[in-house]
Amino acid sequence: MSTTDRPLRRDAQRNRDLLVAAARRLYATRGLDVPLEDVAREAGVSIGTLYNRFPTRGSLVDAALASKVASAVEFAEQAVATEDSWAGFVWFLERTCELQASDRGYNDLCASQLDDAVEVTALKERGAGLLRQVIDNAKRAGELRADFDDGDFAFVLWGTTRTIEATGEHAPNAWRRHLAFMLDGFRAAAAHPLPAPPLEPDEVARAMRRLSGT
Amino acid sequence: MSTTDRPLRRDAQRNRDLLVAAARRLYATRGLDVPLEDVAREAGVSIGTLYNRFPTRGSLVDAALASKVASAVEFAEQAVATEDSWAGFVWFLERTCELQASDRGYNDLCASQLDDAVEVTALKERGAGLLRQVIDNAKRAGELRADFDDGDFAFVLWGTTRTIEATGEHAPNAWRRHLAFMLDGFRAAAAHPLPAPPLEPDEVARAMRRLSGT
DNA sequence: CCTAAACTTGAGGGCGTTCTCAAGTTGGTG
DNA sequence: CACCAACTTGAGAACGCCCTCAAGTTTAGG
Repeated sequence: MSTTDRPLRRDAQRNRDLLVAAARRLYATRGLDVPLEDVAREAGVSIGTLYNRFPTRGSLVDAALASKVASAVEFAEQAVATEDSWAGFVWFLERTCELQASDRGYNDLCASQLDDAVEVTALKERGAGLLRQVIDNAKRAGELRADFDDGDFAFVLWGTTRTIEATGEHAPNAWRRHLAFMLDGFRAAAAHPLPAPPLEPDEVARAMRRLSGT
Repeated sequence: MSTTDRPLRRDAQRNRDLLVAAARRLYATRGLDVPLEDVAREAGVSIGTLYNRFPTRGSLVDAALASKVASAVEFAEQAVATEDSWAGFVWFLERTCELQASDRGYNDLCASQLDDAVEVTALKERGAGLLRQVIDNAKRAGELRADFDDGDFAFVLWGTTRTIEATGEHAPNAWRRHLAFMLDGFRAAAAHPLPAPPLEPDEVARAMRRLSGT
């Protein structure tokens, strides 16, 4: 929410809007690694202008996708407020996956960590806090297995992310099946001892950063 | 097993061996998309020689990694022969994941489909047949949920592949935890109705091909 | 030892992407 | 209206990777 030090000149603001709109369109269909030249062309603006407005890759991603991340955070808020906490947990996972399935760029973003996308990063942090509550509630209700940890959410993310990436075009509902299997494994009644400790928060962050490089 | 029409000249054979060894080393640590120039340099050979021996990317992958795929097929054979068929199923998944975790190139290969890696492709097909038997056996024994389908194996692959990609360096056993969750979801006792039909074999193939392009 | 065929070499052309900058244009303010 | 700062532009430098090919070198076999 960079409260503009000085407002942009009218033409500059117009170009900024065109660029963000273009980025949203191209990210959604082609993913985050669409060439910047393509974004500029789609916006009807020169590549230099793009660099004037968005000096880093992350800053453009931020402007284009922060609102989607924000809506994911809202989902988490609603999930926390759900009385049936297992249902809230399931509902939250389904909503975020739907978001991922509907926007390839958002899907990419979920499995990565762009350090200079500051707004997105801040929102993610808020989401992480809420998610922890969702998880705790579902555990307290006895439906979510007690050995489930925050860090295990990453497994859902990595799994469905890849499934959506692979099948999004031809089998747009395949992720629902993948998620359903995982959910069945998350139920307390299904629990068998786990062979490895959960990931620490910093390990998750590092792992996400590794995926961004590829 | 391209039974050489004419044997290679001695120096050519030596270079071929050097290239395969170099590719194995670099693939294992850096993944399949390591630049070909790097492989040539690592082998101590010029880029032109690499192209003489391996005209396509897939042909080099084939030479470097077919033996690993073959050992995965052997695992499948052993799993079929296991009397406790659920244990065989679990054992097979663990062995293949260990293979993936130990070689980044093999891990990449698992989630992709290089059409010109003929030997690998043939082996994969054999493995798929065996896997079907492993699955059927475990289902017949009543331990694997009845609605589990061949195509669902792709979910395991895509999930653990990404987890290994992300955590391989810093938490080399995280995939065991991920896999354990999935296995708990695969047990017959855990089964809840699935919201989407399984992937058809050709859908899986198409999805794999999509991942290779990225 | 000689020769033809097999093989190696690396410079170089091609391509796609990132990022910069000097020159030109536009917007807002006095 | 005039002027300065803000902004736009696109050519092009830099980079990394792919792949080719003409010239030189090595091997096998007579």
